Amino acid sequence: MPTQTAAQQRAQAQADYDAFMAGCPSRQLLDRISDKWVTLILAALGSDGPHPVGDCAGEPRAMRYSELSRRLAGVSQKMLTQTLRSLERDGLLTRTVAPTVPATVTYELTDLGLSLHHVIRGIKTWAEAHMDEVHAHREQYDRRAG
Amino acid sequence: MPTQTAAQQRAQAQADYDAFMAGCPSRQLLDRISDKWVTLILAALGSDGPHPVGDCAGEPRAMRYSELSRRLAGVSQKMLTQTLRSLERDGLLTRTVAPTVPATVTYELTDLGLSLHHVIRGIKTWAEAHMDEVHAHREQYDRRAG
DNA sequence: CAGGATCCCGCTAGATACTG
DNA sequence: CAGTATCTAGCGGGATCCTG
Repeated sequence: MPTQTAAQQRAQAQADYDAFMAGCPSRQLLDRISDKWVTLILAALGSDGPHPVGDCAGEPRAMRYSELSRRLAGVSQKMLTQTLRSLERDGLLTRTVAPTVPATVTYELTDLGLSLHHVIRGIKTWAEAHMDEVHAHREQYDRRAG
Repeated sequence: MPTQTAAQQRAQAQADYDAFMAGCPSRQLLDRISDKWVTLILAALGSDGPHPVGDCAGEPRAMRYSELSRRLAGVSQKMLTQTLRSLERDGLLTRTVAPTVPATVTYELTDLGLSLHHVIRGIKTWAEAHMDEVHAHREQYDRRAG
């Protein structure tokens, strides 16, 4: 099977690369905030909301599961739960269960999560400052060759 | 078909939400930098490289296609080309073709791209400062319930 | 050397139904 | 109310082959 050996060489190279990548802190964080729902949850709990419309600036507040699912209208329960779990695991937020009759669960950002939220605000700031410029470039590019 | 109407209600709600989301600058940018290769290309052209190992701090430099594909070891030609195109379209980098016999193409960040790169540096900074803390939380979390 | 075109697989997000 | 479990379809991305 001479056709395999060459492919295996490449596979090995990629494995090495991937191994390195796995250890890169920047990539790990990037993978984290790449997630659509991660950023939205962080934004919601950091209380600038996914909807700049209302734009309620204030302190981070605790929210209940159902509150979050209403706020992030598009999310499925599965993804919401899954994302919240992973954020809790990373120490970015806390999950508090109140032993009431119908269980009451609240989520709140930790200091770590709050600091990450600030980074995301930085992204938001850049976006609001430069995205229209990006759009202008796009239109120009598209006019030249559809 | 009464089973459809309820589903359609939900579909409409989501459509509205998606429409809103599509217009949100923050989300647009997030979608952009969410892309694994986008950030790596920006990092490579911003010359802090995907590999903090060498860690060559300096000015942004132009790179050739083949140079990039070597630098980002794991990328496929398809994704590299595709990503470069989209970045060019967004006005984040320039593509320059030198009419030599075997075509020579170089890519370089624009001012806009460079400023975005700085945002990404911010992410990197946070990552290097806090990712070990995140890992600590993970291990702790996993020990309590595998 | 730089990139276009195609095929195709894996993974993930979503829908649905059930539970403490 | 706040989840868990399962099943499935869609598509992002890789491999491969081909061109100017």
